[in-house]
Amino acid sequence: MPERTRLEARIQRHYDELPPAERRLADLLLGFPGNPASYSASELAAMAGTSNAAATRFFRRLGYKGYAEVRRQVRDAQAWGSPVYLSDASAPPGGENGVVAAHLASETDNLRRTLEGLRPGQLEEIAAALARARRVPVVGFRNSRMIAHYFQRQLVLLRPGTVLLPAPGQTLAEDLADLGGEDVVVLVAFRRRVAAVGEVARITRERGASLLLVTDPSAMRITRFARWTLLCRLGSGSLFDSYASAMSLLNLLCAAVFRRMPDRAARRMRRIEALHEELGELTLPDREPAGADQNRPS
Amino acid sequence: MPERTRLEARIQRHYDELPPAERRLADLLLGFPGNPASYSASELAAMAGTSNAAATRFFRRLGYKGYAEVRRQVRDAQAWGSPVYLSDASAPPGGENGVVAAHLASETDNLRRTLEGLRPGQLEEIAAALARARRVPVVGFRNSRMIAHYFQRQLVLLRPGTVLLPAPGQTLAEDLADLGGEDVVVLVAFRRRVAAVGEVARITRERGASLLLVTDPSAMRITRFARWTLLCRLGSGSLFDSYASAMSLLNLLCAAVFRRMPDRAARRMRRIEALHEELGELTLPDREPAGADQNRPS
DNA sequence: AAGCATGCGAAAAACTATTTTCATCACCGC
DNA sequence: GCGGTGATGAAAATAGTTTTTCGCATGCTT
Repeated sequence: MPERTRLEARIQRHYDELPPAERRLADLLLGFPGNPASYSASELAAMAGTSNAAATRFFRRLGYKGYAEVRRQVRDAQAWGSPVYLSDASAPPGGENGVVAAHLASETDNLRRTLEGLRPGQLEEIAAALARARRVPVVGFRNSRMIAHYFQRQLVLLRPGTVLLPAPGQTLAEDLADLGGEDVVVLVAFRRRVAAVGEVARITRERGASLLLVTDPSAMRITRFARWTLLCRLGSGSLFDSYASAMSLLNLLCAAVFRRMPDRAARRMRRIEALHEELGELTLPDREPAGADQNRPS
Repeated sequence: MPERTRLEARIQRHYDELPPAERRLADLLLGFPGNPASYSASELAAMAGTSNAAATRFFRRLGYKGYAEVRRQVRDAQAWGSPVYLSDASAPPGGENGVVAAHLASETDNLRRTLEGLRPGQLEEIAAALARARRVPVVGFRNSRMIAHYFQRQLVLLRPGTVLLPAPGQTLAEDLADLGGEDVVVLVAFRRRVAAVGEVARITRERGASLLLVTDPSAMRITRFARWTLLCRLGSGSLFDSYASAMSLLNLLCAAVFRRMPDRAARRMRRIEALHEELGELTLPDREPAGADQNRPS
């Protein structure tokens, strides 16, 4: 609840008493696409077709001490998202409620930024490659393994030939040995990466397979090896990273893959469903970590 | 083609050659909450704990002519990103943009409803119980197992005595046999539940342990057995459920548990960290599905 | 140890942005 | 017409930011 931008409220309150030049500034700001705080007062004035002197008068009239104050307010209001807020001693207003609200704001911000960071068409391009590929190994270590696991489980519903690596108790070598140009490797590599991550990336490249890297902005070197990179914002302000945005993004990617091959995928899902019923869902069907059956459907 | 945020890419490309002070700036910017363009170079430098001179050198090294160019690029890049979401006028429903925007809206809604559905004090109450409990088995099947796994991994950083069940390749009986009144069972049970879920709930109650049920609104019967129920909204409008809100909620719960026992937990995390270093993060430390060592830290 | 290379930030210098001043202009009531 | 009122932008004055300079510190090599 980022409490409607105070700037807009002030503009509306004073709108009637504004002279023409300043009213142009008001109109500009009311419908501003993006973040005014990243423009200088003079630039805004120029965009509104007036002089910088008018800008000063305008902001002064709205009750600000100067443009600096406007900028502070605007950026603080919109970055309600995720500064060091929870762990910081800045005493969240209502105790637990404040914590929850801050968390919600931060997560929403993560989500928005993650999804907005997508290049138009990027998801479709990746989805096409995933649909077309011969095999799709999904690799992940530590926390990333869980995300990788989720993705692999959904993907395997849509198409055969995807496995989760490293296979339980195994090392990677065996499984990476016969990668080829028609394969797409999905590497989930969030913060606190192990050395093996770099190796996987390098080997994938060497074998001529395409690499889809799912990571956070702290990834540096390995992005060099990737054909596509999906960046997820994990910042949670709290102790642990939050993988909500990663889950969300991969969910979206799965849906895109489905759209690429609706018939084949739907047939496959029906077959899996039938098998499910045949085996009975009554037993204890979840032994996946035991290993052998990575291809087992949902 | 609005190339991906060029700033982050440049940072990643040069990251290796950066001296410490500039690296702090790099780290700051890579995880930056909000819009760097609305801060001055000096402010960024201060946030990174370095001098403005370092900031100039930093941006210069990345290949910019000066901070002005950085600001221009960043704000232009995000002016391209934002409308994906804001201007549905330009992008009719058909396009990929509409899909992404709809997804974002739906996820945000899930998140909000999930977090707002918390009773005030509920999280704290649960966190207290989790901090106090003798043992905390975390149970999950199928997709829920991944969420359970995430939670168990974070929780085990804070306190000993938590395991993920069913243990790989095992059945549950052995592990549930000696539950007692001082134990808290966390049961993650999202849609498409297996029969075993009900059994676990029943047995937990019979043995006198408390049950924390993490589920979605489709759960009905088993909530009877639960001492606490956390409801996550999974609706995604797409083919698959989205577990983003579940991840988010459990992240919040972990933070709450930490607040209940900050000293013990911090000590434990330090010990784990030390062990980490001692073992070297270089090897391939992620064999968790092999089983034996569910208590292994982060 | 001495020499060299490099990183660092305080402070000066160069530069840019904001605010103030001021001369001009348009409008209004009389 | 005529003084009053208020708006306007060019340009000067001021404030603030960025860049350069420079001396010191650190670590590595010889």
